[in-house]
Amino acid sequence: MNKRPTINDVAALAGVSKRTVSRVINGATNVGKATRERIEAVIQETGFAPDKQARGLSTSRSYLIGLIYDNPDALYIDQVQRGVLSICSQKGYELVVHPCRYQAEEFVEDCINFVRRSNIDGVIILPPVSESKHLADALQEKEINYVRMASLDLDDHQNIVVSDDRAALSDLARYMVSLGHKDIGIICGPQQYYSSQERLEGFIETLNGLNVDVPNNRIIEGKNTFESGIECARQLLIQSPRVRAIFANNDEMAAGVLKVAHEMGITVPDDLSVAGFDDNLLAARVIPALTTVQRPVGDMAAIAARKIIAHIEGSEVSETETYLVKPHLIIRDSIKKL
Amino acid sequence: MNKRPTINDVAALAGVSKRTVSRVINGATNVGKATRERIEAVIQETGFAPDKQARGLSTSRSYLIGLIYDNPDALYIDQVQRGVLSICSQKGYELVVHPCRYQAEEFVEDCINFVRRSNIDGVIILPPVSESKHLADALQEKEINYVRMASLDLDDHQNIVVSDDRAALSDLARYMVSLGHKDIGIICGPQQYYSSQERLEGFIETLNGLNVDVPNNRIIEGKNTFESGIECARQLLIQSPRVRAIFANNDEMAAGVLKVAHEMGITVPDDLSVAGFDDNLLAARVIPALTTVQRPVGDMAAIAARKIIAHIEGSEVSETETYLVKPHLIIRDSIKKL
DNA sequence: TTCATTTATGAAAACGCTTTATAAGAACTT
DNA sequence: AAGTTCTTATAAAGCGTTTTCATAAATGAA
Repeated sequence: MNKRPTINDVAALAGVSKRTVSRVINGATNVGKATRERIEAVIQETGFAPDKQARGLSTSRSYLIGLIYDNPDALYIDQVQRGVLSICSQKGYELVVHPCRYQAEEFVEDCINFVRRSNIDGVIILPPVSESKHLADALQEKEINYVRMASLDLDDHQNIVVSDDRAALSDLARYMVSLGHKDIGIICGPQQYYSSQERLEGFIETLNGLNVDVPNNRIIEGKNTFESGIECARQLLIQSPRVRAIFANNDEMAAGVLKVAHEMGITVPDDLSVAGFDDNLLAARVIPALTTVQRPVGDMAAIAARKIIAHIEGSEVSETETYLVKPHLIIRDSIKKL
Repeated sequence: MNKRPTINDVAALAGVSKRTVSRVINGATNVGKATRERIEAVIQETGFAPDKQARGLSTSRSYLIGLIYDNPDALYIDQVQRGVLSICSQKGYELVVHPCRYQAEEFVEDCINFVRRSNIDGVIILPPVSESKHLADALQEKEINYVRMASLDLDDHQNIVVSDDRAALSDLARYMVSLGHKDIGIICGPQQYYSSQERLEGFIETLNGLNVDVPNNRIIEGKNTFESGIECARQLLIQSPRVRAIFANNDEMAAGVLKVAHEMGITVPDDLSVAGFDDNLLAARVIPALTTVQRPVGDMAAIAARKIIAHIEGSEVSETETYLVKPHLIIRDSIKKL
C-alpha cells in the first residue's frame, strides 16, 4: 500500500458510501454510532487524511494563509512567522510567505495575484505594508480576508491588531524624565509612516506634559538603518552638544548612536543616555545593553492568526479577543540617572 | 465579472474546446497559429490564470515548496527565504515555511505529515535539521523530493548544496597567523553537529600546518548562543590569560567574548583579537566591528531552489549548477596585527 | 487519384473531495 | 392503519484542471 488512501478506499473498507465518510471527517452529527466507529477505525488503520487540494477544489478553500510584508527586520519577521504558525498548525493551516516591494508600481496587483493564484484563504499584512489603504481597499473589493498588524487603529477592529506604541513611548518619556533628563534629542523614523509619527508624538507630548521641551533642531529624521543612525547621531551631537539623552526610533539607529559616541569619545551612559525601540537582537548584545521597548510581536501575530482563521471559517472572533496590545519598557544599561 | 475566469470561460470566448486552451497554457506545440493567437488574446483580456488546486488535483502537484528548519538564527532564515523565493516566484511556486523541533520524538513524522497534508512538491532542509539521516531516509523512502543545505558533503550532489566552511576557516587561520598570532583560543560549536566539527577541524588543521599549536584546554565547546559565549569566554580567559586571539564558532558567541573582555578590562583588539562566523547583523554593529566569515546564504538558497524545482519537474539539473560554494572572510576591526 | 502520415482539434474520463438532492427505515402522530 | 416526521444512508453532480483516446483535416507519397 504505497499509494495514499482516498476517501473511496475508506468507504469501501468500511462498507459505506463516501458521503458518509465525508460526514465523519467533517464532524457531522447525523451518523449512526456503529457506522461512525467503524469508519473511524478504518481511518485510523489506513492513516487516511483528506487531500487538501481536492477538498479545496470543492470548497474553494486552500487551507493556506498568506503573510505579506516588506520589512527588512528579519527578527521581526521571524517572530511573526512563529507566532502565526503556532496557531495555524493547531487549526490545520499552512503559512505561505510573500515578501514584496511596497514601493513598486504593481505592488497591489502582485499581492492580489499571489492570493488568487494559490487560492490563499486569507492574508496577514505587516507594517509598513499594512498602512497601505490602497491594498486594503483592493482586498476588500475582491472579498479577500485580511488582518493587518499596525501601530495605529486604522481599520475595523475585526481586521486589525495594533500595538500601542504611543503609550509605550509615553512610558519611556516618563522614565527618562524621572531620571532627571531634560536635554533630550530624538532620531525619529520616516515621517511618511504613521507608525513613526505615532512614536514621535507619543514621546514628545508626554515630555511636553512634564515641562520638558524638545527644540526642533534636536529632532532629526532617520531612515531606520544603522548607517542612517550614524549620520543622524553625528549631526545631532555636533549641532547640539548639550544633549544628554537620545531616543532613536529603533535599535538599529540606537546602535548607530553608540558607534558615534564611541568615535567622539563620549561615554554611554555616563555622558549620554540612549534608548531604542524593538528589543532587537542587538539590544542586549551591544555595550552598554540598550534600554528599549519590546512589542509582544509573537502574541500579536498569534492574535492576527486567530482573527484571520475566524474570518475564513465564518465563526465569530471571540469578543474577548483583544485587538490592542501594549508594548513594554525593557530597562537595561544605556540610560543613566543624572 | 467578479468571478475569476475558468478555462471553460476562455474556451467559450475563443470558440474552442478546453483541451485546446489547456494546450496553449501548457505550451504544447501542436496548436494552429491562428487558434493560439486567438486564445492568447482571450487569456490576456480576461486575466485568466489556471487554478493551482484544480491543476494540482489533476497532476498531483501543488506548486508549493516547503522549507524545513530548526534554527534560531532569524537572519539566516530570512536570507534563505528570500533566496528561495527569488527563484520560486519566477517559476510559479510558492514557499511554505515549517519550523520544527529537531529534537522532538515525532519530528520525522511531523515533517512527513507536513508534506503529505498539503501535497508539498518538494522540501528544502536547512542545517542542523539537514544533518538528520533519519529524515533524509524517510523522505527518500516516501519518494518526496528534497534538497539539503549543509556544511558537509553528505548526500548525492543532486540533493545538496554545501558551503565549504572548512576552507573558509582555513583562510581565517592563515590570516590570523599572518598577523603574528600564536596564542589562540577557540570557542567551538556543539560537536554533535557535523558543521561545528568541520569548522573546528578546518581551523585547527591549518594552524597546525603553520606550526601553531592549540592546546586542548584552550578549546571550549559552546552552545552557539550569546549567553554561552559569555560563559565560555570567561572560562577561557581566566584559565588561559595568555590567549591573544579567540575564534568563536558564530558571531553571537563572539559578541559574548566582547562583552566579557569589556567586563574584564581587556581591550579588543589591542589586547585580544576576536573572530566570529556568519556575518550576522551584529557583526558590523558591535564595537569593534567583527572580523568574520560570510556565507553566501541567499545564493545557496537560490541554488537549492533551482535544484528542487528541477527534481519536481523531472528536468535535469544543469550540469553547470554547482553544489559547493565557498564562504569568504570579512575583515573588519576585531583582529589586530601583533 | 488514393492511401498513409502528420497536424490540429474535441469529447469525455479522471483527480479526491463536498454537497445537493433523494430515498429507505424507524419512530412518532393521529 | 395511514400519514408525518426524524434519522441515517446513498447516488450523482460539481469544483477546474489535465490527459487518454478519437477523429477530422491537411499534407505528402505513390
